[in-house]
Amino acid sequence: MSAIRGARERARIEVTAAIKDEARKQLAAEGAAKLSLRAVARELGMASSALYRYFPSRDELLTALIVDAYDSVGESAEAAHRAARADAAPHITRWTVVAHAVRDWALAHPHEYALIYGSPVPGYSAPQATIGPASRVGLVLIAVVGEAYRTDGLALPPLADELRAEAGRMVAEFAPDLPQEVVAPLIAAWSQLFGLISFEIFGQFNRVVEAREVFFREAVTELARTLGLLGPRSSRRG
Amino acid sequence: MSAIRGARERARIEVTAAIKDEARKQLAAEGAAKLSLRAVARELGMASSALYRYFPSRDELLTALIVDAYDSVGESAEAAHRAARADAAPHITRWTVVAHAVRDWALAHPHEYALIYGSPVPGYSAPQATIGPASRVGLVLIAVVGEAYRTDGLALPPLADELRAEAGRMVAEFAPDLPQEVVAPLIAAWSQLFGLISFEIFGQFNRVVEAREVFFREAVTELARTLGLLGPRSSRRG
DNA sequence: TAAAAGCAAGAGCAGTGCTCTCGTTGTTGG
DNA sequence: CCAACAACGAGAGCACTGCTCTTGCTTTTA
Repeated sequence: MSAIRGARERARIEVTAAIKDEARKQLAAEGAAKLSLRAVARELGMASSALYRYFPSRDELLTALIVDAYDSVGESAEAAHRAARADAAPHITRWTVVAHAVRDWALAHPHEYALIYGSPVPGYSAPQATIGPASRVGLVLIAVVGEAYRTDGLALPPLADELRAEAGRMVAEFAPDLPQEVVAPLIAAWSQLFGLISFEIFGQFNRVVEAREVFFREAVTELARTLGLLGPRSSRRG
Repeated sequence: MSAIRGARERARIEVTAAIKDEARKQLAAEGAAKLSLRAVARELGMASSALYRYFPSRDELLTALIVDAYDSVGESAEAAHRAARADAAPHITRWTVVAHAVRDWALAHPHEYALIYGSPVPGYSAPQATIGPASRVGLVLIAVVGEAYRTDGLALPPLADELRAEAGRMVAEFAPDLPQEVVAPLIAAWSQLFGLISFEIFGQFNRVVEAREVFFREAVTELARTLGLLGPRSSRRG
Protein backbone atom coordinates (compact mmCIF):
# COMPACT_ATOMS: atom_id res chain seq x y z
CA MET A 1 0.00 0.00 0.00
CA SER A 2 2.13 2.88 1.25
CA ALA A 3 5.84 2.34 1.79
CA ILE A 4 7.55 4.15 4.63
CA ARG A 5 9.86 6.60 3.03
CA GLY A 6 12.42 7.41 5.66
CA ALA A 7 13.39 7.71 9.29
CA ARG A 8 11.25 10.79 9.72
CA GLU A 9 8.07 9.15 8.50
CA ARG A 10 8.77 6.08 10.56
CA ALA A 11 9.27 8.19 13.67
CA ARG A 12 6.07 10.07 13.00
CA ILE A 13 4.07 6.86 12.86
CA GLU A 14 5.62 5.60 16.07
CA VAL A 15 5.16 8.83 17.98
CA THR A 16 1.55 9.13 16.81
CA ALA A 17 0.88 5.61 18.04
CA ALA A 18 2.63 6.30 21.34
CA ILE A 19 0.50 9.39 21.89
CA LYS A 20 -2.68 7.49 21.20
CA ASP A 21 -1.60 4.64 23.47
CA GLU A 22 -0.82 6.94 26.35
CA ALA A 23 -4.04 8.87 25.77
CA ARG A 24 -6.02 5.64 25.73
CA LYS A 25 -4.34 4.64 28.99
CA GLN A 26 -5.40 7.89 30.63
CA LEU A 27 -8.86 7.58 29.13
CA ALA A 28 -9.26 4.11 30.62
CA ALA A 29 -7.96 5.30 33.99
CA GLU A 30 -9.82 8.56 34.46
CA GLY A 31 -12.34 9.07 31.68
CA ALA A 32 -12.51 11.48 28.77
CA ALA A 33 -13.06 14.55 30.93
CA LYS A 34 -9.76 14.11 32.72
CA LEU A 35 -7.72 13.39 29.61
CA SER A 36 -5.08 16.11 29.36
CA LEU A 37 -2.71 16.79 26.50
CA ARG A 38 -0.08 18.08 28.89
CA ALA A 39 -0.26 14.95 30.99
CA VAL A 40 0.15 12.80 27.91
CA ALA A 41 3.15 14.86 26.81
CA ARG A 42 4.63 14.70 30.31
CA GLU A 43 4.30 10.94 30.42
CA LEU A 44 5.97 10.69 27.02
CA GLY A 45 8.79 13.00 28.07
CA MET A 46 8.11 15.62 25.47
CA ALA A 47 7.03 19.24 25.51
CA SER A 48 3.29 19.74 25.32
CA SER A 49 3.71 22.02 22.35
CA ALA A 50 5.41 19.26 20.41
CA LEU A 51 2.28 17.20 20.65
CA TYR A 52 0.44 19.67 18.43
CA ARG A 53 2.61 18.54 15.53
CA TYR A 54 0.68 15.28 15.66
CA PHE A 55 -2.82 16.30 16.69
CA PRO A 56 -3.96 19.85 15.97
CA SER A 57 -6.21 19.93 19.04
CA ARG A 58 -7.46 17.93 21.98
CA ASP A 59 -10.69 17.26 20.13
CA GLU A 60 -8.79 15.78 17.23
CA LEU A 61 -7.03 13.41 19.60
CA LEU A 62 -10.38 12.45 21.09
CA THR A 63 -11.78 11.90 17.61
CA ALA A 64 -8.93 9.53 16.84
CA LEU A 65 -9.69 7.63 20.04
CA ILE A 66 -13.38 7.56 19.09
CA VAL A 67 -12.57 6.04 15.71
CA ASP A 68 -10.35 3.44 17.36
CA ALA A 69 -13.06 2.60 19.89
CA TYR A 70 -15.68 2.15 17.17
CA ASP A 71 -13.26 -0.10 15.33
CA SER A 72 -12.54 -2.05 18.48
CA VAL A 73 -16.14 -2.79 19.37
CA GLY A 74 -16.93 -3.39 15.71
CA GLU A 75 -14.12 -5.89 15.45
CA SER A 76 -15.41 -7.67 18.57
CA ALA A 77 -18.86 -7.97 17.07
CA GLU A 78 -17.50 -9.15 13.74
CA ALA A 79 -15.27 -11.74 15.39
CA ALA A 80 -18.20 -13.11 17.39
CA HIS A 81 -20.26 -13.28 14.22
CA ARG A 82 -17.50 -15.06 12.32
CA ALA A 83 -17.07 -17.60 15.09
CA ALA A 84 -20.79 -18.32 15.34
CA ARG A 85 -20.99 -18.69 11.58
CA ALA A 86 -18.03 -21.06 11.60
CA ASP A 87 -19.85 -23.18 14.19
CA ALA A 88 -22.92 -23.19 11.98
CA ALA A 89 -24.81 -21.89 15.00
CA PRO A 90 -28.53 -21.20 14.56
CA HIS A 91 -29.39 -17.63 13.72
CA ILE A 92 -30.89 -16.87 17.10
CA THR A 93 -27.59 -17.90 18.68
CA ARG A 94 -25.63 -15.72 16.29
CA TRP A 95 -27.78 -12.80 17.39
CA THR A 96 -27.26 -13.36 21.12
CA VAL A 97 -23.56 -14.08 20.67
CA VAL A 98 -23.00 -10.79 18.88
CA ALA A 99 -25.02 -8.93 21.51
CA HIS A 100 -22.99 -10.48 24.29
CA ALA A 101 -19.77 -9.62 22.50
CA VAL A 102 -20.77 -5.96 22.43
CA ARG A 103 -21.75 -6.06 26.10
CA ASP A 104 -18.50 -7.78 27.07
CA TRP A 105 -16.51 -5.18 25.20
CA ALA A 106 -18.41 -2.42 26.97
CA LEU A 107 -17.81 -3.96 30.39
CA ALA A 108 -14.11 -4.29 29.58
CA HIS A 109 -13.80 -0.73 28.23
CA PRO A 110 -16.37 1.39 30.06
CA HIS A 111 -14.71 4.73 29.42
CA GLU A 112 -14.23 4.04 25.73
CA TYR A 113 -17.84 2.91 25.60
CA ALA A 114 -18.91 6.15 27.25
CA LEU A 115 -16.83 8.05 24.71
CA ILE A 116 -18.73 6.65 21.75
CA TYR A 117 -22.20 5.85 23.12
CA GLY A 118 -22.46 8.42 25.90
CA SER A 119 -22.89 12.14 25.56
CA PRO A 120 -21.07 13.43 22.48
CA VAL A 121 -18.18 15.41 23.93
CA PRO A 122 -16.41 17.21 21.03
CA GLY A 123 -18.37 19.23 18.51
CA TYR A 124 -22.05 18.58 18.16
CA SER A 125 -22.02 16.52 14.98
CA ALA A 126 -19.78 13.51 14.64
CA PRO A 127 -16.83 14.13 12.33
CA GLN A 128 -17.01 12.51 8.92
CA ALA A 129 -14.18 10.13 9.80
CA THR A 130 -16.24 8.42 12.46
CA ILE A 131 -19.29 7.43 10.45
CA GLY A 132 -17.64 4.47 8.76
CA PRO A 133 -16.29 2.75 11.89
CA ALA A 134 -19.44 3.73 13.78
CA SER A 135 -21.61 1.58 11.57
CA ARG A 136 -19.66 -1.66 11.91
CA VAL A 137 -21.75 -3.12 14.74
CA GLY A 138 -24.93 -2.17 12.94
CA LEU A 139 -23.72 -3.90 9.78
CA VAL A 140 -23.08 -7.08 11.73
CA LEU A 141 -26.62 -7.03 13.06
CA ILE A 142 -27.93 -6.46 9.54
CA ALA A 143 -25.87 -9.42 8.33
CA VAL A 144 -27.17 -11.70 11.08
CA VAL A 145 -30.78 -10.88 10.30
CA GLY A 146 -30.19 -10.99 6.55
CA GLU A 147 -28.73 -14.50 6.73
CA ALA A 148 -31.58 -15.65 8.94
CA TYR A 149 -34.06 -14.23 6.46
CA ARG A 150 -32.46 -15.95 3.51
CA THR A 151 -32.28 -19.38 5.13
CA ASP A 152 -35.25 -19.62 7.50
CA GLY A 153 -37.36 -16.57 6.77
CA LEU A 154 -38.58 -14.22 9.49
CA ALA A 155 -41.77 -14.47 11.54
CA LEU A 156 -42.87 -10.87 11.29
CA PRO A 157 -46.14 -8.95 11.24
CA PRO A 158 -46.86 -6.90 8.12
CA LEU A 159 -45.29 -3.48 7.81
CA ALA A 160 -47.30 -0.61 9.26
CA ASP A 161 -48.52 1.78 6.59
CA GLU A 162 -46.96 4.80 8.26
CA LEU A 163 -43.52 3.19 8.05
CA ARG A 164 -43.76 2.19 4.41
CA ALA A 165 -41.82 5.11 2.95
CA GLU A 166 -39.23 5.17 5.71
CA ALA A 167 -38.64 1.42 5.47
CA GLY A 168 -38.23 1.67 1.73
CA ARG A 169 -35.64 4.39 2.12
CA MET A 170 -33.76 2.43 4.79
CA VAL A 171 -33.64 -0.72 2.66
CA ALA A 172 -32.40 1.23 -0.32
CA GLU A 173 -29.81 3.09 1.70
CA PHE A 174 -28.05 0.50 3.85
CA ALA A 175 -29.83 -2.86 3.90
CA PRO A 176 -30.59 -3.92 0.33
CA ASP A 177 -30.79 -7.62 1.25
CA LEU A 178 -33.48 -7.22 3.91
CA PRO A 179 -37.25 -7.36 3.52
CA GLN A 180 -38.96 -4.08 4.30
CA GLU A 181 -40.84 -5.41 7.34
CA VAL A 182 -37.65 -5.97 9.32
CA VAL A 183 -35.60 -2.80 8.82
CA ALA A 184 -37.45 -0.59 11.29
CA PRO A 185 -37.64 -3.29 13.99
CA LEU A 186 -33.97 -3.99 13.44
CA ILE A 187 -32.92 -0.37 13.87
CA ALA A 188 -35.10 -0.25 16.97
CA ALA A 189 -33.53 -3.43 18.33
CA TRP A 190 -30.09 -1.98 17.59
CA SER A 191 -30.74 1.12 19.67
CA GLN A 192 -32.49 -0.89 22.37
CA LEU A 193 -29.55 -3.25 22.64
CA PHE A 194 -27.34 -0.27 23.40
CA GLY A 195 -29.98 1.01 25.77
CA LEU A 196 -29.62 -2.14 27.83
CA ILE A 197 -25.84 -1.89 27.78
CA SER A 198 -25.72 1.84 28.50
CA PHE A 199 -27.98 1.55 31.53
CA GLU A 200 -25.74 -1.17 32.91
CA ILE A 201 -22.49 0.66 32.18
CA PHE A 202 -23.69 4.09 33.30
CA GLY A 203 -25.01 2.83 36.62
CA GLN A 204 -28.73 3.15 35.96
CA PHE A 205 -29.14 -0.51 36.94
CA ASN A 206 -27.53 0.03 40.34
CA ARG A 207 -29.90 -1.17 43.03
CA VAL A 208 -32.29 -2.28 40.27
CA VAL A 209 -30.81 -5.20 38.35
CA GLU A 210 -28.53 -7.63 40.16
CA ALA A 211 -28.37 -10.70 37.92
CA ARG A 212 -27.14 -8.68 35.00
CA GLU A 213 -25.88 -11.48 32.78
CA VAL A 214 -29.07 -13.56 32.79
CA PHE A 215 -31.22 -10.41 32.62
CA PHE A 216 -29.34 -9.28 29.54
CA ARG A 217 -29.61 -12.68 27.90
CA GLU A 218 -33.37 -12.80 28.36
CA ALA A 219 -33.83 -9.24 27.10
CA VAL A 220 -31.72 -9.91 24.04
CA THR A 221 -33.66 -13.06 23.27
CA GLU A 222 -36.87 -11.09 23.48
CA LEU A 223 -35.36 -8.52 21.10
CA ALA A 224 -34.66 -11.35 18.67
CA ARG A 225 -38.31 -12.30 18.85
CA THR A 226 -39.35 -8.82 17.70
CA LEU A 227 -37.17 -9.45 14.64
CA GLY A 228 -38.86 -12.72 13.83
CA LEU A 229 -35.76 -14.77 14.65
CA LEU A 230 -37.95 -16.97 16.83
CA GLY A 231 -41.51 -18.05 16.36
CA PRO A 232 -44.23 -16.01 18.06
CA ARG A 233 -44.33 -16.75 21.75
CA SER A 234 -47.14 -18.46 23.61
CA SER A 235 -48.83 -16.15 26.08
CA ARG A 236 -51.72 -16.17 28.48
CA ARG A 237 -53.89 -13.52 30.06
CA GLY A 238 -53.14 -13.38 33.82
CA MET B 1 -42.20 23.10 57.00
CA SER B 2 -39.28 25.50 57.41
CA ALA B 3 -39.96 29.19 57.77
CA ILE B 4 -37.46 31.65 56.38
CA ARG B 5 -35.81 33.17 59.38
CA GLY B 6 -34.31 36.41 58.15
CA ALA B 7 -32.96 38.49 55.36
CA ARG B 8 -29.80 36.43 55.23
CA GLU B 9 -31.57 33.13 54.72
CA ARG B 10 -33.85 34.69 52.13
CA ALA B 11 -30.88 36.07 50.24
CA ARG B 12 -29.15 32.71 50.34
CA ILE B 13 -32.13 30.99 48.75
CA GLU B 14 -32.36 33.61 46.04
CA VAL B 15 -28.66 33.58 45.23
CA THR B 16 -28.59 29.78 45.16
CA ALA B 17 -31.49 29.79 42.69
CA ALA B 18 -29.83 32.48 40.59
CA ILE B 19 -26.64 30.44 40.40
CA LYS B 20 -28.52 27.34 39.33
CA ASP B 21 -30.51 29.30 36.76
CA GLU B 22 -27.43 30.82 35.21
CA ALA B 23 -25.66 27.46 35.28
CA ARG B 24 -28.64 25.81 33.60
CA LYS B 25 -28.56 28.51 30.96
CA GLN B 26 -24.90 27.82 30.21
CA LEU B 27 -25.55 24.09 30.29
CA ALA B 28 -28.31 24.44 27.72
CA ALA B 29 -26.15 26.66 25.56
CA GLU B 30 -22.83 24.84 25.58
CA GLY B 31 -23.14 21.52 27.40
CA ALA B 32 -21.82 20.26 30.68
CA ALA B 33 -18.18 20.22 29.60
CA LYS B 34 -18.16 23.95 28.95
CA LEU B 35 -19.97 24.92 32.13
CA SER B 36 -17.60 27.14 34.11
CA LEU B 37 -18.01 28.42 37.65
CA ARG B 38 -16.12 31.56 36.82
CA ALA B 39 -18.36 32.31 33.87
CA VAL B 40 -21.43 31.84 36.06
CA ALA B 41 -19.99 34.18 38.67
CA ARG B 42 -19.04 36.71 36.00
CA GLU B 43 -22.54 36.69 34.59
CA LEU B 44 -23.98 37.20 38.06
CA GLY B 45 -21.57 40.05 38.80
CA MET B 46 -19.93 38.36 41.74
CA ALA B 47 -16.46 37.12 42.54
CA SER B 48 -15.86 33.50 41.62
CA SER B 49 -14.71 32.75 45.13
CA ALA B 50 -18.03 33.90 46.54
CA LEU B 51 -19.75 31.16 44.61
CA TYR B 52 -18.09 28.54 46.75
CA ARG B 53 -20.21 29.68 49.70
CA TYR B 54 -23.16 28.15 47.87
CA PHE B 55 -21.69 25.13 46.13
CA PRO B 56 -18.54 23.56 47.54
CA SER B 57 -17.33 22.47 44.12
CA ARG B 58 -18.21 22.38 40.46
CA ASP B 59 -19.29 18.77 40.80
CA GLU B 60 -21.75 19.73 43.53
CA LEU B 61 -23.28 22.32 41.25
CA LEU B 62 -23.54 19.70 38.51
CA THR B 63 -25.14 17.29 40.95
CA ALA B 64 -27.76 19.92 41.80
CA LEU B 65 -28.47 20.36 38.10
CA ILE B 66 -28.69 16.59 37.72
CA VAL B 67 -31.26 16.35 40.49
CA ASP B 68 -33.27 19.16 38.91
CA ALA B 69 -33.12 17.48 35.51
CA TYR B 70 -34.32 14.18 36.91
CA ASP B 71 -37.16 16.01 38.61
CA SER B 72 -38.00 17.86 35.42
CA VAL B 73 -38.24 14.78 33.20
CA GLY B 74 -39.97 12.90 36.00
CA GLU B 75 -42.55 15.63 36.34
CA SER B 76 -43.14 15.55 32.58
CA ALA B 77 -43.77 11.82 32.68
CA GLU B 78 -46.04 12.12 35.70
CA ALA B 79 -48.03 14.94 34.12
CA ALA B 80 -48.54 12.90 30.95
CA HIS B 81 -49.65 9.95 33.04
CA ARG B 82 -52.09 12.08 35.05
CA ALA B 83 -53.60 13.54 31.90
CA ALA B 84 -54.02 10.16 30.24
CA ARG B 85 -55.60 8.79 33.38
CA ALA B 86 -57.97 11.75 33.56
CA ASP B 87 -59.02 11.01 29.98
CA ALA B 88 -59.64 7.39 30.93
CA ALA B 89 -57.33 6.50 28.05
CA PRO B 90 -56.66 2.81 27.44
CA HIS B 91 -53.51 1.47 29.07
CA ILE B 92 -51.62 1.11 25.83
CA THR B 93 -52.24 4.80 25.17
CA ARG B 94 -51.04 5.72 28.64
CA TRP B 95 -47.83 3.86 27.90
CA THR B 96 -47.16 5.58 24.59
CA VAL B 97 -48.15 8.97 25.96
CA VAL B 98 -45.65 8.70 28.80
CA ALA B 99 -42.95 7.51 26.41
CA HIS B 100 -43.59 10.44 24.11
CA ALA B 101 -43.51 12.83 27.04
CA VAL B 102 -40.03 11.63 27.95
CA ARG B 103 -38.87 11.90 24.35
CA ASP B 104 -40.33 15.39 23.99
CA TRP B 105 -38.58 16.48 27.15
CA ALA B 106 -35.30 15.07 25.85
CA LEU B 107 -35.66 16.87 22.52
CA ALA B 108 -36.39 20.11 24.34
CA HIS B 109 -33.50 19.73 26.80
CA PRO B 110 -30.79 17.74 25.02
CA HIS B 111 -27.91 18.87 27.22
CA GLU B 112 -29.79 18.16 30.41
CA TYR B 113 -30.75 14.81 28.98
CA ALA B 114 -27.10 14.11 28.21
CA LEU B 115 -26.23 15.11 31.75
CA ILE B 116 -28.44 12.46 33.30
CA TYR B 117 -28.60 9.69 30.69
CA GLY B 118 -25.25 10.14 28.97
CA SER B 119 -21.82 9.40 30.31
CA PRO B 120 -21.71 10.05 34.06
CA VAL B 121 -19.46 13.08 34.37
CA PRO B 122 -18.74 13.63 38.10
CA GLY B 123 -17.65 10.75 40.29
CA TYR B 124 -18.32 7.26 39.10
CA SER B 125 -21.27 6.44 41.34
CA ALA B 126 -24.28 8.71 41.46
CA PRO B 127 -24.56 10.67 44.71
CA GLN B 128 -27.21 9.51 47.15
CA ALA B 129 -29.27 12.64 46.54
CA THR B 130 -29.92 11.69 42.92
CA ILE B 131 -31.40 8.22 43.39
CA GLY B 132 -34.83 9.43 44.48
CA PRO B 133 -35.48 11.84 41.59
CA ALA B 134 -33.78 9.41 39.20
CA SER B 135 -36.45 6.79 39.74
CA ARG B 136 -39.48 8.96 39.04
CA VAL B 137 -39.83 8.01 35.38
CA GLY B 138 -39.40 4.36 36.25
CA LEU B 139 -42.10 4.59 38.87
CA VAL B 140 -44.50 6.06 36.33
CA LEU B 141 -43.86 3.13 33.99
CA ILE B 142 -44.43 0.73 36.87
CA ALA B 143 -47.69 2.47 37.67
CA VAL B 144 -48.89 2.29 34.07
CA VAL B 145 -48.21 -1.42 33.84
CA GLY B 146 -49.58 -2.07 37.32
CA GLU B 147 -52.89 -0.39 36.50
CA ALA B 148 -53.13 -2.29 33.23
CA TYR B 149 -52.49 -5.53 35.08
CA ARG B 150 -55.16 -4.87 37.66
CA THR B 151 -57.88 -3.93 35.19
CA ASP B 152 -57.21 -5.94 32.03
CA GLY B 153 -54.47 -8.37 32.97
CA LEU B 154 -51.31 -8.80 30.90
CA ALA B 155 -50.71 -11.12 27.96
CA LEU B 156 -47.34 -12.51 28.99
CA PRO B 157 -45.39 -15.74 28.57
CA PRO B 158 -44.48 -17.58 31.78
CA LEU B 159 -41.41 -16.41 33.69
CA ALA B 160 -38.13 -18.04 32.67
CA ASP B 161 -36.70 -20.22 35.41
CA GLU B 162 -33.36 -18.41 35.43
CA LEU B 163 -35.09 -15.12 36.22
CA ARG B 164 -37.25 -16.46 39.03
CA ALA B 165 -35.05 -15.31 41.92
CA GLU B 166 -34.21 -11.98 40.34
CA ALA B 167 -37.84 -11.24 39.52
CA GLY B 168 -38.86 -12.08 43.07
CA ARG B 169 -36.28 -9.68 44.44
CA MET B 170 -37.34 -6.93 42.05
CA VAL B 171 -41.00 -7.29 42.95
CA ALA B 172 -40.20 -7.20 46.65
CA GLU B 173 -37.92 -4.22 46.31
CA PHE B 174 -39.72 -1.70 44.14
CA ALA B 175 -42.79 -3.14 42.41
CA PRO B 176 -44.94 -4.95 44.98
CA ASP B 177 -48.11 -4.61 42.92
CA LEU B 178 -46.75 -6.28 39.80
CA PRO B 179 -46.83 -9.96 38.86
CA GLN B 180 -43.41 -11.55 38.68
CA GLU B 181 -43.57 -12.24 34.94
CA VAL B 182 -43.60 -8.55 34.02
CA VAL B 183 -40.85 -7.01 36.18
CA ALA B 184 -37.88 -8.09 34.09
CA PRO B 185 -39.53 -7.21 30.77
CA LEU B 186 -40.54 -3.88 32.24
CA ILE B 187 -37.02 -3.01 33.36
CA ALA B 188 -35.79 -4.06 29.94
CA ALA B 189 -38.42 -1.92 28.23
CA TRP B 190 -37.44 0.98 30.48
CA SER B 191 -33.81 0.85 29.41
CA GLN B 192 -34.76 0.20 25.79
CA LEU B 193 -37.02 3.22 25.76
CA PHE B 194 -34.05 5.35 26.77
CA GLY B 195 -31.94 3.53 24.21
CA LEU B 196 -34.28 4.77 21.49
CA ILE B 197 -34.21 8.31 22.85
CA SER B 198 -30.46 8.39 23.46
CA PHE B 199 -29.64 7.25 19.94
CA GLU B 200 -31.84 10.00 18.57
CA ILE B 201 -30.49 12.72 20.88
CA PHE B 202 -26.85 11.70 20.58
CA GLY B 203 -26.90 11.61 16.80
CA GLN B 204 -26.63 7.88 16.28
CA PHE B 205 -29.75 8.04 14.08
CA ASN B 206 -28.21 10.64 11.77
CA ARG B 207 -28.35 9.36 8.23
CA VAL B 208 -30.19 6.27 9.54
CA VAL B 209 -33.65 7.25 10.77
CA GLU B 210 -35.44 10.15 9.12
CA ALA B 211 -39.08 9.79 10.18
CA ARG B 212 -38.17 9.88 13.86
CA GLU B 213 -41.62 10.52 15.29
CA VAL B 214 -43.41 7.65 13.58
CA PHE B 215 -40.42 5.36 14.04
CA PHE B 216 -40.44 6.06 17.75
CA ARG B 217 -44.18 5.51 18.02
CA GLU B 218 -43.98 2.13 16.34
CA ALA B 219 -41.02 1.03 18.45
CA VAL B 220 -42.74 2.09 21.66
CA THR B 221 -45.88 0.22 20.68
CA GLU B 222 -43.81 -2.88 20.08
CA LEU B 223 -42.25 -2.40 23.52
CA ALA B 224 -45.75 -2.32 24.98
CA ARG B 225 -46.42 -5.64 23.33
CA THR B 226 -43.47 -7.24 25.11
CA LEU B 227 -45.15 -6.13 28.34
CA GLY B 228 -48.44 -7.78 27.46
CA LEU B 229 -50.24 -4.44 27.08
CA LEU B 230 -51.51 -5.64 23.71
CA GLY B 231 -52.52 -9.08 22.60
CA PRO B 232 -49.92 -11.27 20.89
CA ARG B 233 -49.39 -10.09 17.34
CA SER B 234 -50.25 -11.97 14.19
CA SER B 235 -47.19 -12.97 12.22
CA ARG B 236 -46.30 -14.90 9.13
CA ARG B 237 -43.17 -16.60 7.88
CA GLY B 238 -41.81 -14.65 4.91
C1' DT C 1 -23.78 45.53 72.97
C1' DA C 2 -20.20 42.33 72.24
C1' DA C 3 -19.01 37.92 70.31
C1' DA C 4 -19.90 34.76 66.68
C1' DA C 5 -21.02 33.35 62.35
C1' DG C 6 -21.98 34.21 57.46
C1' DC C 7 -20.55 36.57 53.53
C1' DA C 8 -18.07 39.02 49.40
C1' DA C 9 -13.85 40.20 47.32
C1' DG C 10 -9.07 39.95 45.96
C1' DA C 11 -4.79 37.69 45.41
C1' DG C 12 -2.72 33.64 44.33
C1' DC C 13 -1.63 28.57 43.13
C1' DA C 14 -1.57 24.82 40.08
C1' DG C 15 -3.36 23.20 36.18
C1' DT C 16 -5.36 23.43 31.31
C1' DG C 17 -5.56 24.17 25.79
C1' DC C 18 -3.23 26.54 22.52
C1' DT C 19 0.09 29.88 19.94
C1' DC C 20 4.43 31.79 18.64
C1' DT C 21 9.19 31.90 18.16
C1' DC C 22 13.65 29.99 17.76
C1' DG C 23 17.19 26.81 17.10
C1' DT C 24 17.97 21.98 15.18
C1' DT C 25 17.61 18.12 12.17
C1' DG C 26 16.17 15.31 8.52
C1' DT C 27 14.77 15.58 3.35
C1' DT C 28 15.42 16.88 -1.30
C1' DG C 29 16.32 19.43 -5.71
C1' DG C 30 19.99 21.69 -8.37
C1' DC D 1 27.56 17.58 -2.47
C1' DC D 2 25.38 21.04 -0.41
C1' DA D 3 22.18 24.56 -0.14
C1' DA D 4 17.25 25.48 0.40
C1' DC D 5 13.34 23.73 2.58
C1' DA D 6 10.20 21.51 5.49
C1' DA D 7 9.41 19.11 9.67
C1' DC D 8 10.43 19.00 14.35
C1' DG D 9 11.23 19.77 19.63
C1' DA D 10 11.49 22.97 23.28
C1' DG D 11 10.45 27.04 25.79
C1' DA D 12 7.97 31.12 26.93
C1' DG D 13 3.68 33.03 27.27
C1' DC D 14 -1.56 34.04 26.99
C1' DA D 15 -6.07 33.36 28.59
C1' DC D 16 -8.65 30.41 30.95
C1' DT D 17 -10.07 26.97 34.63
C1' DG D 18 -11.18 25.02 39.72
C1' DC D 19 -10.05 26.00 44.12
C1' DT D 20 -7.91 28.07 48.59
C1' DC D 21 -6.68 31.59 51.81
C1' DT D 22 -6.80 35.92 53.84
C1' DT D 23 -8.92 40.27 54.76
C1' DG D 24 -12.47 43.15 55.82
C1' DC D 25 -17.64 43.82 56.38
C1' DT D 26 -22.49 42.68 57.77
C1' DT D 27 -25.98 40.09 59.83
C1' DT D 28 -27.36 37.12 63.47
C1' DT D 29 -27.06 35.48 68.10
C1' DA D 30 -26.08 35.42 73.10
